[in-house]
Amino acid sequence: MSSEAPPPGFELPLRLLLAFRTIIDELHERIAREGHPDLRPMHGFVFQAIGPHGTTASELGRRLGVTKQAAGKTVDNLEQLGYVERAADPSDTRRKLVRLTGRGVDCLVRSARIFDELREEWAATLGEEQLRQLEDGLRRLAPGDPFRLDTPRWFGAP
Amino acid sequence: MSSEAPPPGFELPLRLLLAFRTIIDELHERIAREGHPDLRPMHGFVFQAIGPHGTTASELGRRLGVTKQAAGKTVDNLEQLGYVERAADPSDTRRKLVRLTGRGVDCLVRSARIFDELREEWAATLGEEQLRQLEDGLRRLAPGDPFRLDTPRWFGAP
DNA sequence: TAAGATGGTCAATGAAGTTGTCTATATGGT
DNA sequence: ACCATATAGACAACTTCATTGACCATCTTA
Repeated sequence: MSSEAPPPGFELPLRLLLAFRTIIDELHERIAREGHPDLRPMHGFVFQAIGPHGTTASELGRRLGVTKQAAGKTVDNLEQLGYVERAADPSDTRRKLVRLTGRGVDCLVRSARIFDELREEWAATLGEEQLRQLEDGLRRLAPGDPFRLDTPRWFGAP
Repeated sequence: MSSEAPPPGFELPLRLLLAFRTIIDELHERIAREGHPDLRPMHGFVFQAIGPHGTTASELGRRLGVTKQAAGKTVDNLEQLGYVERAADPSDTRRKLVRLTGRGVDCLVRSARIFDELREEWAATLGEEQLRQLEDGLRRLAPGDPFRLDTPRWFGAP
């Protein structure tokens, strides 16, 4: 019957952020131990934006909400770290396809597994039923595609 | 009873971030209409780190997880926007107290009210009971102080 | 085939953080 | 009381990452 006074409105957003941060920190701690110590929170978004079939720097910039020049520099970095590679596109010689390397794919596979493991641990903490209700509530509060790839830029936005 | 397969593990963190972002974007849209169009998501954390009694640039840097120089520049910006002011500290002439101005306090008051309004709207969407369960689940998943003031730095961290 | 749109790169700029250095002032041990 | 040490704040140089602007090569289309 909710006879208690509701908590202040600012608690929910802070808890949402804290929970997200807790999960992402745990992911990166584990994936670092599995051979990927150079990855940063935003790299997962970049990998997703590149996608399994590869893309171009310009398109990547559009997906991430940055200029093509900024996207090109990000690709330069990830290329140096060995996560992506550039290849010529025979069907359009202007384009250079950016694709995940084997190391990049390995990283995505490990991330997916670790996320599933983490979800099992949350299910063990909350119970599967309450975890599903939590996910369900979030879907109703924030519907739509959860992949908002311009997020890295968003937080520090001017 | 949960006969469906569970969603992939990466959905929950993305939904957490999307929900947080949705709320913060809505807050800033409303507070901009109420006379504070220059505020950015990270400013709320800075205001909280300054606190009601004021603080110094060095202490602010420690709370935000940045150097005192960076904190000093942030204070410069907020001072120009009229949200904070510097005052001498009689008990320690080295220190310069950074305090919220009337405009800064106005901003905090409006934020708190808007957050409460937003929570009422979520309660209308989910029902008060399910919203409380969601908040409760988050408290169990991510316990501790929700004010992690080094968050602005965290996301883009190297 | 010529005009416009698009992809990639180079260069200059700006914002925000860092390290390093400096002076002034507190503080605490002898 | 004194001196060594720690701290506050400011200034400067550098790094990083994004931006805008310009440029050329290439694709698309009227």
